[in-house]
Amino acid sequence: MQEELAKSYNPKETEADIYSLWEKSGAFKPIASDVSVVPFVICIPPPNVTGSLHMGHALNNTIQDILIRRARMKQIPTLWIPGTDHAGIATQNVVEKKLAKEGKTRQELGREEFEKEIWQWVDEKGHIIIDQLKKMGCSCDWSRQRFTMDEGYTEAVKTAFKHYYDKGWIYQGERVINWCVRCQTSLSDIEVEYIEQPAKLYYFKYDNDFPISIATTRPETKLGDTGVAVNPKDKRYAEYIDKTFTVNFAGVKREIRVIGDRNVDMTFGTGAVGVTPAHSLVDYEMAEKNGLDIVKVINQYGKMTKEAGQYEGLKAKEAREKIVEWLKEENLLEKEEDITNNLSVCYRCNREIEPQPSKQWFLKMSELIKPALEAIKNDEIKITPDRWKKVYIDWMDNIRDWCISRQIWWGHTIPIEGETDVLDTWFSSALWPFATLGWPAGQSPLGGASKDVIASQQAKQSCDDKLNDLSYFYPTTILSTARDINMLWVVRMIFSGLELMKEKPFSQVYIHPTVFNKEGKRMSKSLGTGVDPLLLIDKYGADATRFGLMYINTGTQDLKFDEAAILAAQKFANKVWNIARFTMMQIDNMVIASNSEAISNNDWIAASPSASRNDKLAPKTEADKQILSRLNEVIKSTDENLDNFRFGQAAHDLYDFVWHDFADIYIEASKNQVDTPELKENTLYILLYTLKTTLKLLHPFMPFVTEKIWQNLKENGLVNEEQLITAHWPK
RNA sequence: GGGUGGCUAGCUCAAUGGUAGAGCAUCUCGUUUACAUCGAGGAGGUUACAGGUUCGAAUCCUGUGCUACCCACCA
Repeated sequence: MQEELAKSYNPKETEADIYSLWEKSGAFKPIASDVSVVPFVICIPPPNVTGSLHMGHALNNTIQDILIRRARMKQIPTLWIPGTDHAGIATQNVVEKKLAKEGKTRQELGREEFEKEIWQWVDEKGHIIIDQLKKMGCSCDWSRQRFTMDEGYTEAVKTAFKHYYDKGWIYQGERVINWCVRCQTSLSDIEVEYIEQPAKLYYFKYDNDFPISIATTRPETKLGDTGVAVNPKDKRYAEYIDKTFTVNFAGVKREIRVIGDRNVDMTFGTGAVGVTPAHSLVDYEMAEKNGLDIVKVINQYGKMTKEAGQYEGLKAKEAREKIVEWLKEENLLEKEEDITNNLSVCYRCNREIEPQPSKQWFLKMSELIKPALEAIKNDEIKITPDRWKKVYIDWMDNIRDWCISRQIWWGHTIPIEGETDVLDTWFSSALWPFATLGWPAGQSPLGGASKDVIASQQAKQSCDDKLNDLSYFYPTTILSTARDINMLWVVRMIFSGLELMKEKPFSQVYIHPTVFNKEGKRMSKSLGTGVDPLLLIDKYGADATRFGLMYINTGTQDLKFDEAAILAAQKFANKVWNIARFTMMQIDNMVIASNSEAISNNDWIAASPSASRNDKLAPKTEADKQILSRLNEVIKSTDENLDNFRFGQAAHDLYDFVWHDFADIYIEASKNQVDTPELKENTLYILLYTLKTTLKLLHPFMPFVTEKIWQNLKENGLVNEEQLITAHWPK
């Protein structure tokens, strides 16, 4: 006798139970029944350990879970490796904020205590994001979960560093770098962001005897000028090039040489640039070329140095005001102009960057980037959508050496004697696709043996100890990521993999759309423009959240998030539920009505459609023919769409098929057919077959409701396969 | 300054050079026991603009406008 299905689908009563059913059954672990089969592998982009789930995560992890679940149902050995990133500056900032609330600073605690404090924080809060991924339904192999600062990973980082060092690609140098005054650390070029904002452009001369006027938004830095650059073609200034003047600017005496530089824009300002080698990356390069002195007038705390004379000790902005006052008093200020300026800020704390000369570690890029560039150019690593290929190539063509040292306390300490600096977080993230699989230990045939790959007896005999994660699962299959970390992360994984593994880390990069809010603005917690996916899951269910996101994910265009899509998906989940309910009620009626032993056993109906059962699938009416033909079409289109990352199209096709072809047309027709004795059995069979196939196709998108229905079918003897998550994908 | 997208129904978005569609919203009708989280039907469009190619253009080409983002950082 059948258990009655509730009238509508209730996600809250379902999701946790279904998830633990999967976990307990070991369904998330790869099954390598035949190790000659190429596995399907995705490394999760590791969320920051401090993180909590946002819409970008929700979108990207739904995408990955769909690909993973489909591959698993195709019976391919499938692995999704999860983990978190220690996220150097971000995590340090979070814990510092927490300390600040307690009235403490990290300096008071000291480095060792502070690190302990962070580890404690990671232990307490690090699982939050992982739990949230589970709520989404992500079918990661949690037994392989990694952290970019766990023991093995630290080994990987050291090995990589040593490798580069031995190659002579790591060097230390005094350079002008991007310095965050708040975080008290250097940043790489791509960790600097720019904010457009109104600024004042001041036109003035250093003193009355200097022949050229300059223009600047930062008069306080002009205390450190040692040159003035003009365009060599500029007739106004040609006569001064290579001449040196002694100026007395706001009480500070300097030698200023006029230099010619083609990059100077003759139309901007006065066409002459005061060169401040110590506090501008561009000026530093000009100074190096021309042998100008480097004078540091602002220190690492953003305050004026002794070199700033009477302004010593003032904050840069205070000094700016005083200098403008002085210029006015001396009648040197010619003009103030309102302009829009790009202010450079730290990507972690949004505070103004203060370029500084500083001793840092760099990784030489010229050799490393070559094979990576080749791999992108010849499509060995394919990028989808392909318009990003050009962006990658342009960036790689113009790459600069990577500043890999950071002056923070949370991270991998640079392995060299006496070093207190740590490595850029992205140095360790760059190793993710192979470090997670056991590198460097996995390089030895016996090391890192993968104990929990569920291997068949036969496979065990044939490959035995040689089976290890690194050799079997590397290279991975697809990397799915947001576009804002293309350069920070993806390119660096590519050159790291090609150098250290001698093989690309993945064959496909899928760059998913960015989720904006309905106004087209970036979703941001601090701006209050975000939508919390956990609230959506709470309100509509995980399946609805997933399906709704995919329904509006056209694959190429950024999407403006509309909650209506999630609502529609919730109704859709309920529709699927009720299709199942209808089908089961019909079968139940038949069983009750029938005396046939075969039918009451349900044997005939439980079997998977196979050659021997094809007679049951013989379409007898126009409606029968139509639904089976449409079903075959949607099987085909779902596969094609997913092969090409067309998640939105796949969702639309499934939605239309289920709602209109299956429910509106076939189920309505079936109501008459089951009342016709000679059609009854056949109709029920087609109903059940269509339902089972539909559940399989929908499972990657809506894993919970489909599995729940499957379990109900199983209890009633209507399916053979234990779990939908591992059932055979339809062909 | 260089680059990449986008502009289609009230809103969010689809559409392989061949009758412009969906969801939500709206209107009419329906107490059909799978689902009212439903069903049947309607209305809603000079596809940003201007040219061009074509038998035929939302789609291809040229240009313009608006908009978003990326790279460079301009002092």
